[in-house]
Amino acid sequence: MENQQPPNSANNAVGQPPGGGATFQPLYEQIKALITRSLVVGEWGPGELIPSEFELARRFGVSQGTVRKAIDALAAEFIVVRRQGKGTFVATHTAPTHQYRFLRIRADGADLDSAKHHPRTIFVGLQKAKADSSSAAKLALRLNQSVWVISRLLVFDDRPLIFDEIVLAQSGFPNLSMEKLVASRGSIYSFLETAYGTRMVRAEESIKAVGANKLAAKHLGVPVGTPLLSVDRVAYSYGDKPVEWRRGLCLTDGYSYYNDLA
Amino acid sequence: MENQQPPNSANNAVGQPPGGGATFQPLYEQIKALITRSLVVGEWGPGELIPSEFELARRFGVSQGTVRKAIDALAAEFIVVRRQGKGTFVATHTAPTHQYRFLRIRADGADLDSAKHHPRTIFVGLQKAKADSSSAAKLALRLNQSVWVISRLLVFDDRPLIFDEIVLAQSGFPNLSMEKLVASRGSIYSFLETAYGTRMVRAEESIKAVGANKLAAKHLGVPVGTPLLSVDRVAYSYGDKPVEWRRGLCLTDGYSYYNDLA
DNA sequence: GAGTGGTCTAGACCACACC
DNA sequence: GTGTGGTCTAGACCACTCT
Repeated sequence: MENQQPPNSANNAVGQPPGGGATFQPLYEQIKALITRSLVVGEWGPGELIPSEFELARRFGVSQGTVRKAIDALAAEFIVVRRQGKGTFVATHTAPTHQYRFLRIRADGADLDSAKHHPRTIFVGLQKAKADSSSAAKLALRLNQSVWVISRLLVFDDRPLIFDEIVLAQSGFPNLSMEKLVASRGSIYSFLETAYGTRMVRAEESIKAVGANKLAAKHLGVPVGTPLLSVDRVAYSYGDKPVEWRRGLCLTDGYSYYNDLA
Repeated sequence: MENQQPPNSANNAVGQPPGGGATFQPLYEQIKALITRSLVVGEWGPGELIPSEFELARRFGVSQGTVRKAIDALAAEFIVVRRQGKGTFVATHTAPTHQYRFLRIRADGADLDSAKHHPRTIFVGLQKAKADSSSAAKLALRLNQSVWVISRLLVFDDRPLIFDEIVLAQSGFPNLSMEKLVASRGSIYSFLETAYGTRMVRAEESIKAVGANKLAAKHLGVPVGTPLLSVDRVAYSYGDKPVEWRRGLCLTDGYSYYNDLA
């Protein structure tokens, strides 16, 4: 073979080889960052096929094994999905199995894998509002910046169980309307992905037990003061950018919030 | 080098090389199972150093890279912990940072990493009981099998926040006593590890919002009916063996249950 | 310096999907 | 068959820890 390059040779598309810099960062981390960057700028959209490992290896001037490690890391975070024999795809919320990936509420008897009949969504309202200190902090916005507030009800087996209020910056999601939401017929995240190209990659939740307020009591059909789960969520897109803040009030009668601790 | 072996040669301590069997299982999965087996039988106890990657590779007749992949998987499940330059250790709950690894309750303002001041434990009671249908199902016991029921209070910043009732099979944990529990001065899991060699590797929780019953109200110092988190947990040891079932009733006033969704 | 985990490469072959 | 991801090996060198 001609033009054989020694390992870690200088014709490297990425930064310092290991040991070369003051702050050591493995090559595969750099490759991962480069691939993430391509995802951020939209070189490959949700659901699309990304180049093969060998092709990326050629592009970045590293070995296939190194690209592999980078993609392994991305796959572990569900940012991409590998499919043997087919290729590696940008992950998406539109697939039925992943539409409610972040939803941890299940019927008590239900097997965690099968029988997860998805909820039905009823949109209650869409309002323009100004970010208060709380939502500004959680979404990294300026105070009084324009936001959308979406109210909706999640109905499981014909029982309204969750009343959600969802906050999004208007700047990131222009021309939102009740019609579009209703027409989307699926999860919010699936809609944001197809309509705006924004994909949520992870979320943080913090949960409290509260008594139902008047609004929630009305929507959920229970007396004021009924114990509910209050689930606060901040959802992040690529690069840990906070995009959505929501608070769900959830009736846990016959249903529970499931969590795996590892 | 003499005695060089071709790749995938027959002198293989483990089963079929890839492609050899009807149901394909990667070599590193088999190695992982072998290492897990050694953990189950106690060849290396919690906190102990396991043999180096090269040594295990020699023992199992595979390459170091394959052992590495097996250990990677175990490390991802926090079953072992790698420490560069030192070796790989069996994970433990005794280290201060890991003592309350499964505890997801944090003060509201608290940084998730720092400032996680640990709770103080007050043991309330230890009773002998018979497994009812619920605990028998969750712990894979026979009905009426003898169990321990431990009651305790977790105190955060001088405020009692969690009232736990913990169920363990007596067969697995003989000669338990209030004195030993009180003397252990730490988390239950840390105690079970040092006293019985049983290590919890993962847990499943299911959470509801409930009103405080009389017992919980008394211990937590709140009115009956106060909204509380009811956190059910089944904890598993090596090989997905269910070992502990508990129900915690938790006051979420200034504190929340945190969860990362990925 | 010796030993351990961590990274990177190169090449072989297997499993799977699509043509 | 061709191309993709998946597994396995072998060897080199780096980073870290302890002696």
